[in-house]
Amino acid sequence: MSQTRVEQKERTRRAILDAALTLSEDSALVALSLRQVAKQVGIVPTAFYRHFPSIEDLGLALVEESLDTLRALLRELRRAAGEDAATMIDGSVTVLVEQVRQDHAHYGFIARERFAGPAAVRDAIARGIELAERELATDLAHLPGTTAWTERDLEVLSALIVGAMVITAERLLGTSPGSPAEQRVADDARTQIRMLLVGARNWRSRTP
Amino acid sequence: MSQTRVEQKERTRRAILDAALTLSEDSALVALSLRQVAKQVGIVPTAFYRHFPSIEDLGLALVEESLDTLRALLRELRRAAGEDAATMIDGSVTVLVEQVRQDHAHYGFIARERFAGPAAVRDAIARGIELAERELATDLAHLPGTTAWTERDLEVLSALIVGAMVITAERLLGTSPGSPAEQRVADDARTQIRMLLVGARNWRSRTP
DNA sequence: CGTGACAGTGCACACATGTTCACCCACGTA
DNA sequence: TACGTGGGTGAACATGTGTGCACTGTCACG
Repeated sequence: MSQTRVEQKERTRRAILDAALTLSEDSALVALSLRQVAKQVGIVPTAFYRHFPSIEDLGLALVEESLDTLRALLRELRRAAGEDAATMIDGSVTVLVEQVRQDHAHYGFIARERFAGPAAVRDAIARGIELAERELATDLAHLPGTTAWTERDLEVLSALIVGAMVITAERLLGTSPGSPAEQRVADDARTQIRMLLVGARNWRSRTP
Repeated sequence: MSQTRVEQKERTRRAILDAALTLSEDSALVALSLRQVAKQVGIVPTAFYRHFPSIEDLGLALVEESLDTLRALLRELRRAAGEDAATMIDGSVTVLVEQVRQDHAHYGFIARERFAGPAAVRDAIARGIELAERELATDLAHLPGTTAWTERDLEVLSALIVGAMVITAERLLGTSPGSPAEQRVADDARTQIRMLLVGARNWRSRTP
């Protein structure tokens, strides 16, 4: 039990992160005061500094955490992927829906801070999305039927798909988990991806 | 010259709106203080109340204004539209780029407040986007080649296209007007829309 | 057993904020 | 020319904010 001390610190840190997530649920990070968070956690304001230098760093930590979750989602996506593009991307919608459902607060936080947050936070989110696009592009390149594609066209298609995913996630955030509305958004997303795939299959890159 | 009094009031109102737009450029509306705005405009804090009941109402007015601009964009889009879907949507990307370029601050504001803003503001933006989707859907229904389409599929396609437009606008906000980056985003958007159209042309709705 | 590290406390300060109120004084009207 | 409407003023308030400082108690290690 020589871990008790550091365990306790980690527990408070988690409590701070969770409190920030809860409190910023219907507002923005920038409107979050250090004192509110401290009160919610049950510590005195100054104790906050034992864990984070400022609210902005709190936000950054929160984003890193969210992006790890997102990264996990994408790994899960790739693990469940087969050779068939249709079932691969189709199934990934299911994964997305599940992830957003169970980490509602995290994804809500990302959506909110994507443009309204501090510069560091915005950059971190943008990098995460770009990374997803690049990874998808390389995955698409390995699929049959894309051999004649320009590299640029592959990137553009990836951006289109990831963009549709982002918008789907944002739509999901407006629905309550398990509701018919959620189901409808998911179905629509699947239809959209299928439309995209039909377009991709019939696409011929112009020779650059 | 019997208009001077009301003219002056309108001028101050504009100054307040512009100041709010400028000040919230790298932050969020919720982080905007009435006193900051007043100082920027050059009036005393209490004079603010002569024009708006609260900062939230200021934000709402700002969104209405932005949505009017957006509405104008869409009207322009439809005016320039021919029978050919390709040139219609292709050209609309050009219009979008121009609009975002010249009203950078307004669209930045919309992007920021879309999820981070007060509930009333968020709703107003969401309604604007939904309206755009519905209008596009009815326009698409009038185009040749979509006669066999389900109404639902038309809506889903519209949402996909408008979504791509939203994401394109967001990307444009990250580029400086007239830069090569802006050009690249615009080109990519056009490629994306073309891919979407290829998909749409080869799409057959399942009979419901 | 003793001791140092350190998460958490309590107080203090200097500001910034929203909102109120009574007060101007210039403009448009009568 | 006289008057009242109304945009703008300035002081005042209660409250909330970030942050510095000296402190305390307890856990883990030499």
